[in-house]
Amino acid sequence: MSTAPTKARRPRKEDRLDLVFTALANRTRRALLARLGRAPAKITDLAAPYEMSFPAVSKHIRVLERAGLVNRAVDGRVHRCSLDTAPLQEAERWLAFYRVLWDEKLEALARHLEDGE
Amino acid sequence: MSTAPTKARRPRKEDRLDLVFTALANRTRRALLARLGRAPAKITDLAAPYEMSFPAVSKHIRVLERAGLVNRAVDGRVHRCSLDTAPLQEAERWLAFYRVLWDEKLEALARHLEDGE
DNA sequence: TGAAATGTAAACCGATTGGTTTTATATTAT
DNA sequence: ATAATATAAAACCAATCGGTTTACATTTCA
Repeated sequence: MSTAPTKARRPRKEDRLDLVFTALANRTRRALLARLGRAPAKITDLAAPYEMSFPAVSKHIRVLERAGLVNRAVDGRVHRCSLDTAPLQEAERWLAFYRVLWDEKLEALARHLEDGE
Repeated sequence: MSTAPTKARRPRKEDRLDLVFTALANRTRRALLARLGRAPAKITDLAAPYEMSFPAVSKHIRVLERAGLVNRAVDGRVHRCSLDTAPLQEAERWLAFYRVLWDEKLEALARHLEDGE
């Protein structure tokens, strides 16, 4: 064998959560998702409403792509982006699972405090 | 009037979402939340399981605090941290709202494509 | 009166983020 | 062939992140 294998590793669930929450942690990117929720769009159109430079928006889209939230279909010179909600579901499940769990804990605690002690 | 008023501005909803998603975008911080979900804890105990330095964990907790996810009660020299799930609900609502909306859109699109055209 | 415990603050570091401008590269239209 | 279009890539920048170490301030305990 020659040099380093550079195994194309699929990120673990934890890492994907990092990527998804990171992607969501920016207002511009959330707005891009909202825009893509209405319909797929090419990058020029996505960038048009913003005051920031085109490359800036292009980079935001790459962040969304890395998180698996956006797919890109290249057709000639135009790149058409579309939304993928699957990673959102994953994040949503994480949030819902823990939030509910914790809320139950907190309610139990509150009840316990009410009951005399 | 004297100098700059330094209005103590409550962050807009959008900004708070930034803070919450940013706070969630790190595995250590998610683990800290999980730990606090079991019971409130002082910072020493929170930091104990980690290999990283104490100040590092202390900083993570500050990030959680800034996002409103953790409250701190100082009693003498010990700082007792507890979980606040309210900002999580906000993030969860954001996710659920858009994800459902988008999924409906995508389903409608799929149906449309199936119907002949 | 110390010394130990519990934390923050500050200074530093390399990597990443979010932006810029400039340059390069295909692809399409004239 | 040339020009316009759609995009990436690269080089740069200041700010933030995630971590370190060292130093400091308080509070408790012996």
